[in-house]
Amino acid sequence: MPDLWAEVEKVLDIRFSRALQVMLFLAVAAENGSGPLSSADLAHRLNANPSLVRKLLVPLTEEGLVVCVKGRSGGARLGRPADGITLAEIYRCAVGDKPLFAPSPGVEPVCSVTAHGGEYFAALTAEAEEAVLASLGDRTLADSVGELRRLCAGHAPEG
Amino acid sequence: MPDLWAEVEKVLDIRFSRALQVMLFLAVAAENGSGPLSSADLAHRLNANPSLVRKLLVPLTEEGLVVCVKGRSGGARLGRPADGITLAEIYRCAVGDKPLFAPSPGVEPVCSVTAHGGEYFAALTAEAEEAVLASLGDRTLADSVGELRRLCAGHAPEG
DNA sequence: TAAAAAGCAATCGATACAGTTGCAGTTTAC
DNA sequence: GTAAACTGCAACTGTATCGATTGCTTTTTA
Repeated sequence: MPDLWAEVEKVLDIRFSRALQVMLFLAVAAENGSGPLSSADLAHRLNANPSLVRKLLVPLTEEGLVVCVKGRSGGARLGRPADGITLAEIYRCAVGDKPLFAPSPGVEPVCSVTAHGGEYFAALTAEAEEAVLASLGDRTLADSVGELRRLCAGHAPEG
Repeated sequence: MPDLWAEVEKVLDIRFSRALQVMLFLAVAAENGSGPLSSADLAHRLNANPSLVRKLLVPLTEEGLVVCVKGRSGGARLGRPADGITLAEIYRCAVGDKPLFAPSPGVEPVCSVTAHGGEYFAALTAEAEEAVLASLGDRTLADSVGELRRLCAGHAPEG
């Protein structure tokens, strides 16, 4: 048990964060023209287990965002150029069908207000989710790599 | 144990949904000019436990969205007119400081891309969250009550 | 003064997610 | 042809968080 991260964040849903990290690593690998990254490679970079990484990769592969090649010297690479992949797509893969807001169990319609509460809440959720996807859709994976490089340069201590 | 909701939803975070329902009940109560609703009243409408409702009410009270009066014939009422309360405020109360996306535990900065990953992800999260709040901020509680009434009328079977 | 309400702490239970292990299948390097 | 290195997958464990309940104290008013 590594206490590297003794102050580990609470266990919430970190799948999006992880998926994004994986995609960023694959993006820079694609830039560098290196071959596919094995799950062991990625796991090392993420400080995680290779099998866990492979599980993370499943939905991304299903959606065509990454391509996994089996066998010796296999691994994962981007399924498309990094400037054609938006963060919204990565988000969708990572969280699946899980809605942004969960509805409470249906109460019996006791009055005019509760009668269509579920319907209304679903519409509300859909709209908020669209707003999130629009926000994430503005950025491509290539944008993110560039942004991170700029952050790095900005904070570089040497003149 | 009521198996009314035998098909109970998975346990996700339904606090926003619950809080919104409570506020809707309080809004119609305010419209009707009736006195404060007791936690037992609300619990009955929500098919829940009075104590659970009181816990739900805590953050809403702290933020001034509802006012709770103690003692006999006490209860909860809106702290402000319904057209001055947005769904964004209710959301903030319900979920507290919990960020929309959770960051993964910090990995050591092994390359230029991971170095500021946490920073970048936090910015991403903040922007998405703002989008959600903007979406929810468009609607007031009064709007919601009106919308639900319209849904009801629209579905009315009689000509 | 007793009833009725909020407030609060402790606790139980369920679920979803994080992570691990182990092995079967596949492909390539040699 | 075979062994190494990889993915794919299933079963499993652990645990934090949230849903929900119980029981008590405090407050107010009828």
